[in-house]
Amino acid sequence: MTNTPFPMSAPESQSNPAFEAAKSDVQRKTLEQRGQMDELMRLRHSCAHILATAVLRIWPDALLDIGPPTEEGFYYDFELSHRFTPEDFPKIEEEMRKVTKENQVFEKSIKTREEARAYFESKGQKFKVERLGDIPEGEAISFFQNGEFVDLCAGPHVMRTGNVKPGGIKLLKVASAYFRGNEKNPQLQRIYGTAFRNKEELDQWVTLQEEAKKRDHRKIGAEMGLFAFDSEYVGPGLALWLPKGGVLVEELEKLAKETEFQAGYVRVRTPHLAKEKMYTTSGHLPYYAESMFPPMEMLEEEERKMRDRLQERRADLIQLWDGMSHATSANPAGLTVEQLQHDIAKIEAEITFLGGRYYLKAMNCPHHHRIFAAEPRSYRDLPLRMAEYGTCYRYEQSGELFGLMRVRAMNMNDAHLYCTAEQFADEFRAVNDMYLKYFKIFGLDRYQMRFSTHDPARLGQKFVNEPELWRQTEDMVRNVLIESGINYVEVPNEAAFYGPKIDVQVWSAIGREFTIATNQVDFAVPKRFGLTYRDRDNTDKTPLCIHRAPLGTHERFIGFLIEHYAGNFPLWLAPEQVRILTLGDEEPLVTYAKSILQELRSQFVRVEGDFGTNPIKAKIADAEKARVHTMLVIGGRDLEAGAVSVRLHSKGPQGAKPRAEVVADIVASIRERRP
RNA sequence: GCCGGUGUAGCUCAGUGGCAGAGCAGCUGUUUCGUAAACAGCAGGUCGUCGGUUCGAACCCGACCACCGGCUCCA
Repeated sequence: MTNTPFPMSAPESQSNPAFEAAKSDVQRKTLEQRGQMDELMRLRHSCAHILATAVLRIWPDALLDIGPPTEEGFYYDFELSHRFTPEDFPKIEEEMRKVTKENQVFEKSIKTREEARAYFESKGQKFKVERLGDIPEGEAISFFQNGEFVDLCAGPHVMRTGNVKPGGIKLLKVASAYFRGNEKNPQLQRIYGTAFRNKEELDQWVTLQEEAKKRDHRKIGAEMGLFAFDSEYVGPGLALWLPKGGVLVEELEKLAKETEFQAGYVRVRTPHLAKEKMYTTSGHLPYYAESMFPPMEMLEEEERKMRDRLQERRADLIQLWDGMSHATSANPAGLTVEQLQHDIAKIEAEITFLGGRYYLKAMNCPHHHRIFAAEPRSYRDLPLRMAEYGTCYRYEQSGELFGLMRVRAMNMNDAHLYCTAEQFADEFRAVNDMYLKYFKIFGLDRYQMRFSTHDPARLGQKFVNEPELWRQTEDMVRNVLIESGINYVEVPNEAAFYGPKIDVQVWSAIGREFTIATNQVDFAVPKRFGLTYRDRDNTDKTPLCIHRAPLGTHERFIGFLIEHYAGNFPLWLAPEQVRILTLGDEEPLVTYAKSILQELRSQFVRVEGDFGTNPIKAKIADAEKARVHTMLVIGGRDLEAGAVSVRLHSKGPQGAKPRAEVVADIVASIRERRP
């Protein structure tokens, strides 16, 4: 590999507020960073204190955790035997308004660590005592007090509680959150609220939220008949694509197949399950087993007992082996290392012979690796770009399921690019260009790439011990990102164990953030499968593998698109592209309308006709509700002129145009995938 | 998985211990019309499931299931 010089300085990450907020609990902001909190954030931060003040007045034994501002507003976490419900909100809000009217000063003070600890211990505020430990030695321990309420807090705040306008505050919901976000810690009750400078701005925001709710993909999906869930017969998290949603799936797949064909990909097809050995070899078992559906057991009773005995024996031998890894002498059982290895291999062969366990695949890579292994490979075959719309199954925890965005069966726009180290940068750049192409087609301007890198201190533990490959691939990835001017942040220590990765985050129109695509470098798993190609020098080498899924999964991507477009898809994607509406059902009008329908359909336009007796107003209302992209209204005037009257969904009538012109325009718009 | 909430017709919802309801959608008629809803009739439900309390349960209690809001995890 040629060692091109790379910029040494870390790129300036273009920060995103949502992302920063999400990290805030993990990475402490410096005092300086906090000082830069803007006016609205300061206001919300103070509101969190006012909320805690009010809660303590009503429930004096509430234990406090933290109360930061967020992009949406603020929250405060409490531990309390009373369960908060929305019915408590008016009472709490009333008390908060009182606090603002008391116009208390937010007073800052500095305490020593011992004073602070003594103070919170005297109050029994155990979470606060723990939080004290987060503050690095040498950093000032500051407190803010308003009225009777004292909190460990770096600030900053507004000057007085009176700066918060009572009409600008609203409590939103009560939820739960683990202390420090760790599920092993106690669960606290979190009260979410929001605050604005005044009532008008708050009302505006509330209206916006109501609008956003209408864009929820679950709601629009049901309205438009795109998909359904049947948790009773099919199962939770298993989406059924209805005919209209099936159109979206087909169109996306067509787009991806065309794009990938032009980029030199080949397509493969693999089964939805594989034997246990696949996942012990790939390394996904046992670490990933919790996310996989439980295995299908194919053994008879007796065989299963035998397999269990063999597995026990194997575990014992492996334990012996581990115990003697540093010793040259024989173990207590009197076996040498060679004997042990031999015995283990023999048992594994017997277990494999028994077979018996199949797993639904949670990822496509192992199958693709076996396709790579199915034929001898030469360096001349590389790069080999193997694509598949593979269906994967992941047993997501029940609480994680969320409409189409989080499901248990998913179709991935997957591909694995096998290449040499020399080819890596070009391949990676091409993948990157593909992302940008898609962003353009879908008019995505709000996105961010998360570039996850390794921590050199944890090589051999969390990350495979290939320091040179890590360095090279990370440098190349970083370089491509900088060159392309893409909006990205670098996240240290979050790479996969087998290589650095990029996740593409997007924000749907209603502000939900999703990881839609992923792009991972893998220089470990091909080795585990013993994949090699014959190089120029006649030696066998292990290929690098790039795992990429620019459209992520159909499920999540379409869920995202529904919210992105609010169901108003561009013509090429629209499930029903054109509907022809006649004024009445009389001849020769209907014959004329049918001939237009036939012409469009012969050009593969998804067109329907509404030739019944309903009044035209009613037909239009139906079509608008169904979000039909283009309506062609046909009356006597159009028939005489050989014209059609065009109406576009949510854009209204566009006037009468010659039939041939309209047909040609529709066909061209679809072919060009106009936005 | 954890915490909290919810579950009544295809959809949106009313019904808080005494006969299961409305609007929209659907079906059948009538209506023949120029850009967001013509009229009438009909049909539609084991009130999430199972158990308990009660003379009597959609309603009260319990368990389970599913969904919703979060946490954790993630494409």
